[in-house]
Amino acid sequence: MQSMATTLRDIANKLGVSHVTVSYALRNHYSIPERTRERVRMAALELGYRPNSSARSIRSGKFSAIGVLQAQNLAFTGLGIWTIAGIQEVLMEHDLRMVMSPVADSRLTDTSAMPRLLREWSVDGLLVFYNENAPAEMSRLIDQYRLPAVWVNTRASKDAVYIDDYEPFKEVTKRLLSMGHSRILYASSSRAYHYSRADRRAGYEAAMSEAGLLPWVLEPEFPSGSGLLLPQERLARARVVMSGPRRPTAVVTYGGSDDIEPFLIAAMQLGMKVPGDLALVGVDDGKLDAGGIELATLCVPTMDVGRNAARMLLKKLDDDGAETPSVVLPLTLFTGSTFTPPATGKNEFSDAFRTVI
Amino acid sequence: MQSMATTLRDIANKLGVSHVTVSYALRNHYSIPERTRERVRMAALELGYRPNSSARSIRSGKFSAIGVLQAQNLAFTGLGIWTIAGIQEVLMEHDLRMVMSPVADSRLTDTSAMPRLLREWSVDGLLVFYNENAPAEMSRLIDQYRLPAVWVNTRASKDAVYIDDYEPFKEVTKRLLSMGHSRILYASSSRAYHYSRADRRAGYEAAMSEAGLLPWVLEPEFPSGSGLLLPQERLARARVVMSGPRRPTAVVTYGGSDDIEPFLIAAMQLGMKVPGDLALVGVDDGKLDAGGIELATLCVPTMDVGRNAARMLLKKLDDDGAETPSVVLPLTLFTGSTFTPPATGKNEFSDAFRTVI
DNA sequence: CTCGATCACTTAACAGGTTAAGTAAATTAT
DNA sequence: ATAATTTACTTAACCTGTTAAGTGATCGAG
Repeated sequence: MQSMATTLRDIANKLGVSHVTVSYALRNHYSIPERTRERVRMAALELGYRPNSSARSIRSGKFSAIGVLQAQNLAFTGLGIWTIAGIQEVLMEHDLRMVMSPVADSRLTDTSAMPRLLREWSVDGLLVFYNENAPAEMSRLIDQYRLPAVWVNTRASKDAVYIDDYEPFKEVTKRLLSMGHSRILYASSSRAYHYSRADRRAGYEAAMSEAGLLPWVLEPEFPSGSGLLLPQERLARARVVMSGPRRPTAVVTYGGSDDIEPFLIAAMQLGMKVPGDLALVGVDDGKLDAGGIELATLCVPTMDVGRNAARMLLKKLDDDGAETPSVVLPLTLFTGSTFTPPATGKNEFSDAFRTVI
Repeated sequence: MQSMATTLRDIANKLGVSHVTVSYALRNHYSIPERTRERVRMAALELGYRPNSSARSIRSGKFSAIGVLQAQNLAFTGLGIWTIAGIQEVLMEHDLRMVMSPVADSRLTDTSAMPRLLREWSVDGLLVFYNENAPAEMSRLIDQYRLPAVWVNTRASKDAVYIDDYEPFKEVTKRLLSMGHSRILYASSSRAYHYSRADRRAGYEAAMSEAGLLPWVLEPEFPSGSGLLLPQERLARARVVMSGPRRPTAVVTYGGSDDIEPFLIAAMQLGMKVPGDLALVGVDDGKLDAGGIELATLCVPTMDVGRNAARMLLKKLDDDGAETPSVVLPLTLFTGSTFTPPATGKNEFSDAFRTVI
């Protein structure tokens, strides 16, 4: 198959010229007259010639490719396909290929498989998706092979692009407070192994504390349990909370539909109107909506993360791999229809309490 | 950067041997004694040597890479990231790299950009994600450059992996009918440019017709309008249907949450109980759930699509690009909690009608 | 009519690896 | 003790495309 691929020499033989002439002709070198160029082009087309980029790379010393290294399936990273799209957009502008790591379903905690990949990938630089806080070993490996790398969605003061979760969560909680809410619940049901889990909660808690309120947090226990609630468990949990005498007037969740919708459904099942009787805020890479009800959303600019990471890497490649200050992107609030004041105009004084299920 | 990359010669010079010795040593050739191998390995590690796969490719005539060509952003294909995961799984087993096309946000109807990609990519074969029915021009281009290719999610009798939508939709509708439903609504709100749009509806309609019932279809008009309903429009539409005197007892939708949840919300807002008063069936690559209510789902085996496509391509590469019969995968039904008989035990005779909003 | 320039090429060398063929020294067989 | 073999390498050639440095033929200028 590949052994019968057409080369410059094949075209040259067919036309009775040297392969160098063909090379120059295809690149419109001034020394080749238009007549010849045309003959060469025709022959190339006829023979289905594809230039061998390996041969090119070998001289230029560049691969014209960057690698995307996933530490786990992208569906679990909270960024995913739109980040890839952002990367692709930038790479397209610069005529670079994207090589993806062959990581499939499972979390690749086993860095022992990495060395081979890093060694044999033939890319000019790396974009590394890594969710944990301390990629020390990974970092060491990358350094060892002298590959310029940018961390995507990973906290680091240098060479990283990530999201600020703390401030937006603090801010949105403050805004709910200033609207008159006091019984604001923070809930999570996800297994996300990501620093955002701590930061989002901390942002919420800071706003509550500053307002003199006790935070009210619903979070599956980590890491003893599976860290993952089943759909029915999520709904049951929400129903318990929503049917109590002092139910929340607002719910802010760590995640998207999975986290926030149980509260919507529970509220409706209990005869509440949403929007109206309950404020809801979730997180997603787009505008959350539950069956047409547009939920207030802290939007993650996933595509921008990709774009920024790709641009940062290209800059590093130009600058011979010099360190770059990290880029931190904010979440932006889409108010939807569920960013509402508490139903009762009365702002009851803090009776929030803290629960962990 | 790249120009200072360590080569076999660098290692050879350092050790005072020829680069060939180093080459053999690193590949544990029998003629190199263990002592030397070890010295070479140490030096390689120390110098951060990475073998240049371009140089390898150039001799072997293989790139050890396959290309994934997206005609549009994967988020729009109805397959997406899990299909990629399936592909990665298989490629990892065979030690192949995956090169992705630099297609970002917009639909690439413009095939004029393709030739360059196809020519200069340096992959051994292609997996082509293409949603439309007639990839004639694309096909011609791929043929021209003699690249073995497998079509993903595209109908073709040869060299394709795709989903059978018609039969599962017919079957699920039949099952609803046999449970006593007669007012079964088929609804779509999506812009999906995909053959599945026609097939799913056709499967539904066939079952209805065979039962002597008029199909009842709610579908945004194509292609005159934007082909996309806003969230509020979806809910409003569902509310209109659900508040009519002869509301459906079951709703089957083309898509996932966006399509099906408006009916759940509308029903609840109108005081109906779900599950119980309304059967709901949607489509997704996993089990649909709306806030903890597990919706009946026709599950798309997206990861299997990826796995099958990758395996098919590998087989083609082995067989010198010979044609392979297509693989058709079925949707499987997860009944969840909304695959229920009509609330009234009474099976009213067909009064279904047909509407297009 | 000759000299220099221009044209349209060709030859040579190179990049980093793989593979085949060759070689000197050490070891074993007879 | 000498021939045959094994060991541990080296040299040469090759893969495909790029680039620099020729080269012979044609052309225009003086």
